[in-house]
Amino acid sequence: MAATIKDIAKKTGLGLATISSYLNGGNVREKNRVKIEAAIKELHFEVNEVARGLKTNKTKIIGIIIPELNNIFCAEIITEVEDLLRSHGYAAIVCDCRTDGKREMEAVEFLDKRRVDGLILMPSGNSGKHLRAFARKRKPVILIDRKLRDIECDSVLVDNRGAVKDAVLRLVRAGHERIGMIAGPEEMFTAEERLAGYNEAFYEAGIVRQKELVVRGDYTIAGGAGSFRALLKRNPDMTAVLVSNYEMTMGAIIEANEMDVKIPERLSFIGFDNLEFARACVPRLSIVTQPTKEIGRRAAELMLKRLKEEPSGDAVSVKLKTGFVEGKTIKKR
Amino acid sequence: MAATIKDIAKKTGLGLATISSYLNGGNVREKNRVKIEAAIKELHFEVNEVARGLKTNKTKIIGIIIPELNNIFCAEIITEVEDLLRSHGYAAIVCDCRTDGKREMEAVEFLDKRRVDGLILMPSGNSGKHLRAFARKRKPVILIDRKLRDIECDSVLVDNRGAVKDAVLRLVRAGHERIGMIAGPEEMFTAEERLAGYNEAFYEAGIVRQKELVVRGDYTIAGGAGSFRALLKRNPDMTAVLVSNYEMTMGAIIEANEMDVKIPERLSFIGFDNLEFARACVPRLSIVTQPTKEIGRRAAELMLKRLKEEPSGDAVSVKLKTGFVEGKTIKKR
DNA sequence: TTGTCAAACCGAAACGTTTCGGTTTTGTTC
DNA sequence: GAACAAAACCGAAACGTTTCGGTTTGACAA
Repeated sequence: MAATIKDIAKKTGLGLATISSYLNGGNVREKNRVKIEAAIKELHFEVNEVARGLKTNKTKIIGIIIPELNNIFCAEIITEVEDLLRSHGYAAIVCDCRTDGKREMEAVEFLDKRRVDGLILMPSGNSGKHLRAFARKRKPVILIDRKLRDIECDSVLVDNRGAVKDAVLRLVRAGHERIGMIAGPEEMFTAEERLAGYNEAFYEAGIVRQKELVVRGDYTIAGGAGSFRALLKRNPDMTAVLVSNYEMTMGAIIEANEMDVKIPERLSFIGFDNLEFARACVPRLSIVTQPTKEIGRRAAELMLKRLKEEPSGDAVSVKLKTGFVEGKTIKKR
Repeated sequence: MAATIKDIAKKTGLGLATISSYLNGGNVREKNRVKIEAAIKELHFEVNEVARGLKTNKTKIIGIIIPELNNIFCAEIITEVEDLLRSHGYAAIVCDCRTDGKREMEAVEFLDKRRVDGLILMPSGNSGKHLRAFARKRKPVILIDRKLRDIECDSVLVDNRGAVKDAVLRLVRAGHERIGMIAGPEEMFTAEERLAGYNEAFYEAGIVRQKELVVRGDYTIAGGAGSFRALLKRNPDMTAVLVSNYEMTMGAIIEANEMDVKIPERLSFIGFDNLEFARACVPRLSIVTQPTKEIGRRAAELMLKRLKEEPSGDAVSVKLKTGFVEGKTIKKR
């Protein structure tokens, strides 16, 4: 049905190799160029990237695996990655694995069979066993936001520990001591880092840390709401709280509204991530922000760099700074 | 490097066709099955989907083109689509075209060259010229959320007109007459539908419609904020407002906070789309909701159906009902 | 044991490119 | 216009599958 390079060759009277050369930016005599272009237009020819992929052993497709597409943090990153990749001729196959290790493993296999040229991955778990087979082919793997225990690969991370430490110290400086934290799931890289930041802040401020001030949520809206309620019930004397991702921030705000907990009069509050949401709250939320665009850009750039160079030995790790946007939810006491 | 079907054939002493048959679910003698499976495991064989795609002329890849990945409405739909497609063995290449007609055109070409088996598209403009070449190959194209003027294809839509009409009538029943609307961009299918619903409601209620009560935003947060301010300035006597998408709803709320406009005391308010956001506001927003999951599911199902049947003549159009979630932002007067 | 028939098996050819090694053409210099 | 180098051109082979049409095998009945 669709025209092939052979049809173009026949139509123009030129050889296969010449057409191929033209298509790949090689030099061709002016009159032949004209002929080829005319034939291409007439026959509606378009390179078959599948055939090309088979021959060159390069699909120009990058696999992207994320825990939840339906999550602004991820979506913002992916948007940037996809844009950059495509502007360099790479397609992105996106696999949402619902924060599920098994699905993630399947996604890796799925993409491997399709012979993607590289993998960008925001892992759900913290083991990298499922990446072994892929990495063995010396194709680039780039981790976003989280590190993996048992495999060495490039990564683009954020200074979560420093971010939370800084945020907690702000609360301390505002006179708070009973500062609660809604942390993320155990074993999760970013969650542990953020919790470590919280602990470091206490240490640095010389305040004795109390275990009951930390509760673990599951990074969901419902989880944030539940954790908020539990935390407040367990610590009626708590004066400030830090919530460690966007979904839980939203959940906590919803719950605070429902429980009629006045922020910041009754409770100072620091949330995470979504600037727009923070601005839409009354009063405006103080939040820790992450440079999503930059994460995406750096990941894509790193991938493109890896794709053009020889597979090399050692892994690169980029670590980006977070931001803090002052709202009106921290009250001096 | 990687093992091929030939290696398996050699290792097992069987023929190419037998291995291929096995891989595609054909029957094979028990002892051969065992041999093949052993060889596959030993050589780490995995089907090369690229080669398969070339031979079968089917890539098992679906192209998805959307105006903004970084937009919950889109992201929720895509999540569902991707999930369903992948569970049927189809990969999804996602192209975000930033609500830009030119980028959209390029994306179609890009995907066409890659020989995707079908296209799911939420169009930015309302012409379908750029789809002609693709559709001519009798490959399925499914439109989401918006229709196209000059091309006939399957679509999954939402009853936007009815949704807005219903919402406005709620305000009327609560005693409002000076009801403003922040509509979407001109020429945009959903925007026009929603505006039509607004007009219909006035007609049905027998209220004379006043032009200055409608202002057009651009479906962004900033646009929502600006439009809200402009609308309120132009109509100091307005008692209720309907904002016609999520981003603008958020923008309007931000602006209302900034301007210290009390909702619903000073102004009744109906927003759009994001239920979680609505719940996080004080007081809870009343909103029109769209069945994103179902949109995604229906689109994917329709695609899968089209992929397995013979290309047929007439287009199917699914139209889904919206919802309304009561909050506390409509005040009786 | 032989005959029969379906099930299982087989290899060559094809899908649409790129690439290799070699041939022809072109333009330049004397 | 002969000699030469460089540029342009050429077709066959290969990438890893599936499929076609034909051959072999095995189970069972006679």
